[in-house]
Amino acid sequence: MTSATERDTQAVSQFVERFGGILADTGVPRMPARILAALLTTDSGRLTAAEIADLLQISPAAVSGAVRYLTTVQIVSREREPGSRRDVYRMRDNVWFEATFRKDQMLVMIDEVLTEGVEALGADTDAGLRLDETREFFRFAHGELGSMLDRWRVHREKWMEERQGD
Amino acid sequence: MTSATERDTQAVSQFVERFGGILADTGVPRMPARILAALLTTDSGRLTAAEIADLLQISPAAVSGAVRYLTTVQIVSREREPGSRRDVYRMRDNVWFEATFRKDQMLVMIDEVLTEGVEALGADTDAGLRLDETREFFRFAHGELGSMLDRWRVHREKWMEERQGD
DNA sequence: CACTTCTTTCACAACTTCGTGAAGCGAGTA
DNA sequence: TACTCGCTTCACGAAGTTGTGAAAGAAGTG
Repeated sequence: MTSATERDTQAVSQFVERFGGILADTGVPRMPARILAALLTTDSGRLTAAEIADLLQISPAAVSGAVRYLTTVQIVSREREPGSRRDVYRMRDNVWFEATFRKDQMLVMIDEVLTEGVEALGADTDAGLRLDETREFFRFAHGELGSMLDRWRVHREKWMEERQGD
Repeated sequence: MTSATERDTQAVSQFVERFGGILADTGVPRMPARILAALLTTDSGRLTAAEIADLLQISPAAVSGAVRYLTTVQIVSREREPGSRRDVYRMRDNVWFEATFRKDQMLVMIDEVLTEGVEALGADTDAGLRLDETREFFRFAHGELGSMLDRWRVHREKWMEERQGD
């Protein structure tokens, strides 16, 4: 029997796999994607390594590798209760913004290589112009993404208030 | 000897490989990425299949597969001169915007699966709230990207005028 | 200083992805 | 209808990923 407050484990697991799968399609490695989806479904936003291994039916080694990925890209942070040997992983705030839009390093590289390209082709050629325009687009996008984070914060605030009101 | 107007083939090729490599790192399959980079360096924005094969040193089969990818994601269009048997591929306008930000279909799927998740967890739980907020973020992002295209068009116009002025 | 508990590292196997060569196919000529 | 030219399809081999089990490592505890 499942009480009213008890979670429908079946349905939650299905959500984890589906959403993890979509994330994987967008380029996130499989295991990190599944772990992220699993963290999303917790009330606390935290899971121990053992819980992750159990939920997703994967080996401790797989957990280890996947959380290393997630921590290096700063999507989850590792914590440990004093006096415990268990690692606890927590979703950081703004994960979605970070994960979907923080491509800073990539944009720098794109800018550099396009600059080389403009020089190689000559700024006065049609091809050179196209590259220059491409570079300008990425610079524009870079700026837009920066201001978008602020707009999201405002939007989120309003949304939370309205949701409260319901 | 290379005349002033002749292209530095070496440098252009290096650019193609570097930029193609960066694109590949962002998730675009290798061959399509290289072809895209090669098209960028042409004055006309057009290349025949044979030219692509020659420039990139790949087999006709590889060209075939890669351009199929590029046409299905609508980044290049295929054309054919009347009375010729050669296919010509042309970069479509706004490729960068399309390629980097048009994730419409993906956003629809994310919205759907997150809606399922909210139901599975219960909108009144902490986890349900997190999923709801996540869904709201993607909806917000979707709207932002739509208006961003307009802003880019305006920005591009201004930029072109200034560039002219130099 | 052993013992327990949990995490990480490592070599390997399974699975995918990707580009090639060869053959096939379609469309325009003679 | 036979010929040619160019694109596409297909099976295969090479290369790269990814998750596993086993063993080592690290950090509390008695």
